[in-house]
Amino acid sequence: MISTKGRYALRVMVDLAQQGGERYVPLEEIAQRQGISKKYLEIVLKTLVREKLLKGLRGKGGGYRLTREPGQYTVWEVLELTEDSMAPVACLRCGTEPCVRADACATLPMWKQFDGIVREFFSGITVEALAKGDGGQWTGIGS
Amino acid sequence: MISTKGRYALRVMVDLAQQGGERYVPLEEIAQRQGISKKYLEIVLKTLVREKLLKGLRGKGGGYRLTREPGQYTVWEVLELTEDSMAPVACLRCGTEPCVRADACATLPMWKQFDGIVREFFSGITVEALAKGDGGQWTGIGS
DNA sequence: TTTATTCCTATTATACCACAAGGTAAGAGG
DNA sequence: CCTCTTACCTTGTGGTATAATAGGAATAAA
Repeated sequence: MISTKGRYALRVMVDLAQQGGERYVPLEEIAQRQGISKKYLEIVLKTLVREKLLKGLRGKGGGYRLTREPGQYTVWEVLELTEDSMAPVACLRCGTEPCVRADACATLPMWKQFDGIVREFFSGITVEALAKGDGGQWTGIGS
Repeated sequence: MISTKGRYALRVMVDLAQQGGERYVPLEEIAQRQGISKKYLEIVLKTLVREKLLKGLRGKGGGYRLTREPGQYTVWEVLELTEDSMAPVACLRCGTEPCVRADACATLPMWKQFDGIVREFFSGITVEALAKGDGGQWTGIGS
């Protein structure tokens, strides 16, 4: 299950996309508009800044803004950076030493295929599409 | 992410399918073959018995066996019963009161579509297919 | 009646989730 | 220079889920 971290991150990205993208939007404003705890959002946004998806500016008139055009962010990218792991099963997490029964495992090919489908799905949706209300229009791999 | 509960359950189902399905297979044997803690498997199997996916028989010569043909179980069914929730996000869990910002939520349609894809994927694979090594042969919705 | 096995009721250790508190650094305006 | 505003940093906290373990009771076959 996708945790609030990834979901909140996505909502913030969409929020910022809808705000136009020129000005720096303070956290306070985002938190209020989205109805999310300000203190918790802080943690989420820290990650997005570290990963260069957002630019943060301190001081009066500061806040956060996108570093690219909304169409240049895929949902997959946002989720992968904020979620601890997007792997469907523990043995596919990157950094895990390969399972000793990998060869004999009857379920591993299924998990691998599933992993690919998830990646394809979320890679096919951009923040811009969500901001414009085009979420849920994915028509399949190769479309 | 799918927890060990669902994964172990699936591996047990496949194991039993591969054993033929006539005799009662003791937990000890399954646990050893699969390399999973016996005591923990017990908990997992309790669910499968309660949900009638397996039949348990106590006493000497007892153990577990499938209640149907392996081709009659879908992976989705097994995962849904053993995993707490297969919903990708909290607001889609069954039993959750609808989110107040559901109408305004830019991401909800995407989550709903994803949920459907996951369901289709795992519903299209049977325990029999996994047991025969046909996991990972899913060719898309409508195939 | 003995033995093998499932079934039942706890308890534990660990980790993660969602969030809160309080302070520090940096940038803008007076 | 002073102050205000804002992002950034460190730490703590209650709750819940995970992945087990422990010890026994019920049941069925030999």
